Amino acid sequence: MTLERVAQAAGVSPSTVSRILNGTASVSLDKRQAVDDAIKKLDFRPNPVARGLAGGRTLSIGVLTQTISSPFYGEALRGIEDRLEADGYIPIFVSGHWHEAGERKAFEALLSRRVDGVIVLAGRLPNRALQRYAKTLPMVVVGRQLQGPQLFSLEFDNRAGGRLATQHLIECGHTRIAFIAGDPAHQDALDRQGGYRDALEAAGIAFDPALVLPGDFTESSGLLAVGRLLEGRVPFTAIFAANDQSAIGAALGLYRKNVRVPDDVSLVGFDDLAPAKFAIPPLTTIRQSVYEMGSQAAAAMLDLLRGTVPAVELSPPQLVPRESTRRVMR
Amino acid sequence: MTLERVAQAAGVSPSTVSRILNGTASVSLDKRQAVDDAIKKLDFRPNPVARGLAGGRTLSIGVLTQTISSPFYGEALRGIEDRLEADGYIPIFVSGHWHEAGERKAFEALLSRRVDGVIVLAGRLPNRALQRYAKTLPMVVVGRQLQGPQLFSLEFDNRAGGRLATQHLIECGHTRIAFIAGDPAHQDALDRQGGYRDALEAAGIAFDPALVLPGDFTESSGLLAVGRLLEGRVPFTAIFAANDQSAIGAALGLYRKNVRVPDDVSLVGFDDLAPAKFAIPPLTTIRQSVYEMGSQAAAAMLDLLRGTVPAVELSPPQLVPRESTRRVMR
DNA sequence: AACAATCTTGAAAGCGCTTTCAACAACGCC
DNA sequence: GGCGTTGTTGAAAGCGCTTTCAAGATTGTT
Repeated sequence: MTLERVAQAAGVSPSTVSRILNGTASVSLDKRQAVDDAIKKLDFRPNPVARGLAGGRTLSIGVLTQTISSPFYGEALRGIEDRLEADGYIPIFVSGHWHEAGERKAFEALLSRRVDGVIVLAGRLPNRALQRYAKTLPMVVVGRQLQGPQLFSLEFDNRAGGRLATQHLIECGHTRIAFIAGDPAHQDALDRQGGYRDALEAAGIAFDPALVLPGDFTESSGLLAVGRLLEGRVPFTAIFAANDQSAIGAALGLYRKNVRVPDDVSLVGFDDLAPAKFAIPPLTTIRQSVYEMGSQAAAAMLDLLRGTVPAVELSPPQLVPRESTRRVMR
Repeated sequence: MTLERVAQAAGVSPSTVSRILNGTASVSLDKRQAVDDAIKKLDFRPNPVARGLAGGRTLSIGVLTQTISSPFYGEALRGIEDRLEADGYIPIFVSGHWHEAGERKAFEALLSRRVDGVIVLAGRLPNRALQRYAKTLPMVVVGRQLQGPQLFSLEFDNRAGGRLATQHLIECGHTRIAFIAGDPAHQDALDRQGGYRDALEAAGIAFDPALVLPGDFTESSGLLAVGRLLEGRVPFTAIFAANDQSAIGAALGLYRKNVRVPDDVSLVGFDDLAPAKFAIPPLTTIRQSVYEMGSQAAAAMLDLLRGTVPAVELSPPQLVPRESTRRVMR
């Protein structure tokens, strides 16, 4: 079924059909009617490949992620998919596998597929490179501060989130609060740590570098961090982990050493991904709707494509109190 | 950069360049050399969109999943992506959102994108529909028993897996073993349950219907099932859950009622997804490499595309003993 | 040495759509 | 009524590639 056949059936020229399909020009009512009928009768759907070749638009948006299988990214991808689908676009997901070369390659693959735009989820690509790419096609990047004409960046207030988590612990009476850091290559990680320090300072609690442990957002790193913490002689009664995954690793580390959560140590995560809810005990965490992040990023892309300035914003971080934190008893 | 420019630069006709690119015909060594040089110098990469229009192939494979964000599917998608990438294909993921209409729509979207083939991960689409689609383009479906010329189905021995899990519990001395079922719409779920009954029977343990609880593969359903189990008066010392997610929900249910795992009750899951390793306690489970499942499905698709009969197979299920099961003490 | 069979190559015709370009019609104005 | 506008339409030229088709060039055969 081709556009030409539809044109024949409706007794008009192919150009007219195309115009109706795209709303590119005004068409008289009777022809429009005839064409609409023909389309319906013949069950015609335009071939996106041909459209892509002729019009230069493919109705597809590239999405650059790190690992498709991570719970964090999965949730974001779902948000993107849902929002894009509503406008007839389709996302094409590619993974950068956590290193620059992989990302660059993935990006090139998207480019060669002639996607209409790219959504970048964090990643290791230098800002410079992103800005260069943005000259070629519209781009929205989440989790970075970037400026540009065809470039929109979507940010979540990680710092406020970090503050929130730490404050909660402080309000529970904790003063010796450890922090398990995230991957330092991610601005998110740095911001969350910044929030941690903000809250400490605001409460007049001296910052103790011995209480911050390196990590990389994985469960293993949380496990490791707790091991190190327990071995060291620094006392602590609470842990704030830079994300849920490392918090869950930390929980396992505590369990292994018979340290009870929350009786002996309180634990707070970050992200509020699905597993947090079913952790043992259910994890107190900072909610950032990753799904929303995805759908907003998609919305911004759609705006960019339309030529309007995106006006989307993320909802602020929120504390989700569950059972891994408790007031200290003395 | 177009093929034509390359042809000019190399002093040959576009046809020749195309032939070299596709290996469609033999070309003399000197021209091949000249073209290769020109390609390198001009950094030419063929436009897949144009290729798709002209040749009818898009070098893209549709992947129909249920939820992109589920840990189970995420892992499989990664396997698919990795394998496909090696051959220059790109996967296009679409979600069916767990209902037939959604799947059908998603499938249509893939078709209209002119993908070269489709990989179907489980789903609710009736076999009949899948077989019809398979007449149009090559298809591999995982988790179903289907026959056809352009159709390949990849199966994992879920029944053996169920047997393995149950046997392990029996060897630990358990005789009152509850089963938390999976979504009955999935053959996987049924097979796992079949394995459970096989093992019971082989050990001469009477099957007690009161010990099997409905479930749907989610954490919540595991939680619910345990609640019901504990409320009922049927005694039990072990639980086999149809997948890790429901096992993790079950663990939370037990924790809430102060039933200790594995001291009071042993617990076994199925899948061995990442979270199982970091559950509290780490979950004994049946390993089925979902990643491998994805990559094998992709390999099968590549075979189909090549016109050869796929000869891929999945490795057998394996027990991964961790800390959620223990020998009963009497 | 003559002829058939096989290779290598380029010209040209699409693939299904979008988009100028120009023609023509209908409209409003002085 | 003549003229400039605006609106509606179709013809035709691509978009960048693949793929016949047929012509030469080369090889092998007897």
